[in-house]
Amino acid sequence: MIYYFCFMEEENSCIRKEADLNQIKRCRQQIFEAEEAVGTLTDKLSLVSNTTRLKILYVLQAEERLCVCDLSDILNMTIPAVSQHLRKLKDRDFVKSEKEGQTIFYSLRDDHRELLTPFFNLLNHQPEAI
Amino acid sequence: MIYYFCFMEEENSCIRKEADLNQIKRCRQQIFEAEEAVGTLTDKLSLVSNTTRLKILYVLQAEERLCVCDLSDILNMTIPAVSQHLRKLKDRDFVKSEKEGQTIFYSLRDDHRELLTPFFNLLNHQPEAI
DNA sequence: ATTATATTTAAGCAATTGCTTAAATGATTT
DNA sequence: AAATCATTTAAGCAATTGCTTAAATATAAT
Repeated sequence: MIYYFCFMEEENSCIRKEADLNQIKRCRQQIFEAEEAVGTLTDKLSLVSNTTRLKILYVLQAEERLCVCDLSDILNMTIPAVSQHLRKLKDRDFVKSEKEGQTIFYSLRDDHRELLTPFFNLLNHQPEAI
Repeated sequence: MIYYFCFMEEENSCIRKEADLNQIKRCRQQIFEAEEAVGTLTDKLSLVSNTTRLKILYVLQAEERLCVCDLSDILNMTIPAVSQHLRKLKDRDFVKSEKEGQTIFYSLRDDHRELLTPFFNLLNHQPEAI
């Protein structure tokens, strides 16, 4: 039995004759360099791109701090549902929590203000511009 | 048999005695007013929060226009996979397409430049700041 | 006309998401 | 100590997402 070990020429499934190979190379390089940044950015955006979580961030920005059951009333959602969203936001450093008796107050962290502020501005001042 | 028809007082599953009812009312109002804007914003963010789609937008911003098979090579992905992402981006007016022979070139639309530019700037100039 | 090329569309499937309900934890009141 | 309150955790499930492969479409080349 014979085994052939060989490296197939990476077949670019679809290269047009007119394709600008330099352009493709340049783009690949750009993607390569931005790879990590793209990952961390989309990771954060996917947190914010949920209506419930964006609402949570939005009211927290206006109110300094709110507890889980406040948010549950405000959003008209189940306590566990809200709690699970808050956990994600906390895990990614969007919010922090402080315990006071049996109540846990959540508030915005500064970490992602730069990313969030434009969104808040849109929601506050020019909702039609979105 | 007696049926009682009554409107239950909407039981706020969890209102602390110390809860600031005005605060909750205020927040509800804010959410109510921003409801639609939150929806359209998260709709767009959820498009951008996918690594493949953000990469597509990112290279299109730099390259004026690229065809499906260029992108397939650049991203090292299947043609149909890329095509399906492009469809979503086109449906939401992020990109436009122009046919030239059998080749279809995609390019950025201006519609969402305001939303996208900050992201491009981050990826270009300060990837560590994300 | 037949074949090749560029792309889209569709079906199928695994992974992820976001809720629900129920149970667990931990602090406060009675 | 027992009951109550605020919250988290966990299991389960339906809906969505993003890929894959195969087939369809439409233009260009032989």
